[in-house]
Amino acid sequence: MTSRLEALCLEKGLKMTGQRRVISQVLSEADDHPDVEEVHRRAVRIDPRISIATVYRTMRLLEDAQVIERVDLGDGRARYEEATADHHHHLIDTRTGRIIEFASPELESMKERIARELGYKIVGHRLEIYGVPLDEDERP
Amino acid sequence: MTSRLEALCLEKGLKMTGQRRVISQVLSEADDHPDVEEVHRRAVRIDPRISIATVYRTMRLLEDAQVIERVDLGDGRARYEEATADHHHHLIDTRTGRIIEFASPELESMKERIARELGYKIVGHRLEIYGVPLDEDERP
DNA sequence: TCTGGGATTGCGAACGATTTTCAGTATGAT
DNA sequence: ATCATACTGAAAATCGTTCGCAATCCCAGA
Ligand SMILES: [Mn+2]
Ligand SMILES: [Mn+2]
Ligand SMILES: [Zn+2]
Ligand SMILES: [Zn+2]
Repeated sequence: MTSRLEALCLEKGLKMTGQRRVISQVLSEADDHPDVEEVHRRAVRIDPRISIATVYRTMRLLEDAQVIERVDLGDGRARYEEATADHHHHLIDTRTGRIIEFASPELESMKERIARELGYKIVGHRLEIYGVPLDEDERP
Repeated sequence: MTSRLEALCLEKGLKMTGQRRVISQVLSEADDHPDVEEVHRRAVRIDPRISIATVYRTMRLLEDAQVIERVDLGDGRARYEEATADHHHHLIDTRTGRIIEFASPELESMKERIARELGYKIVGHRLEIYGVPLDEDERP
């Protein structure tokens, strides 16, 4: 009954309200990258007395607490996903909007090397690929 | 007297107005990544009768004409640079805001390979690195 | 060189995402 | 159960950007 995110909130000493419980549940159950409106839509289905302002506030709270991560996919709004141990990036199908996750240790170390050569230590980075499906005959 | 961008606009058959001439000059002379407000500030210095709305419109026009490129550095506003033949990315110094450009053919081909393996053809991509200067003793 | 009409401009209003304000409400330590 | 305090809903404010509209400008054609 207690979602993973709810547990994390308690751990951080945050006051556990009904709306935070619901939003935590929604985010724990999500396996996609919902924006704030979508989180609100899903939350309202569980408890209609949740305002969009509270969703905005809670998303920021959880982001600051490093419990969720903001994903910027280029459309104007912020999307979110549960923070996981394994770092990854996104390939966005520009025809369908489908989001494919991928990770590449080689790419990460190449990026580290580039920063070091420029005299910098990485504190954050962002990488997204936008693409369309390959034609049948060019599949690897 | 005729800036590089002005020439490009004429080539594309765009009507050459006073404000477009000034904005083209500002962008041709810029060697950084100004946002719209900054372009407006510089344009007004040359000719005070240029409105911010016209700058917004002209930036979009030039972007659509592929004469300039939009750069999204994560702060809320759009930044721009002259479109060049050579593709590159940005490393942002989070302490000073300084922007360092870099290019990496290896990184580009690795990115192509990843997309192909996922069954996709790349139509666009974005990569930014945020970092802080290395300490003296960890310089390569 | 002069002219007509479509393209362009300046202004302010409208916009969409997000934040803030504020008065009322709920939480959790006591 | 009480109470201080943190949290909430609703609406207003903010920020970057776009739009509507009447006035103005550019330039192909005369
Ligand atoms: Mn993801
Ligand atoms: Mn650049
Ligand atoms: Zn990465
Ligand atoms: Zn690239």
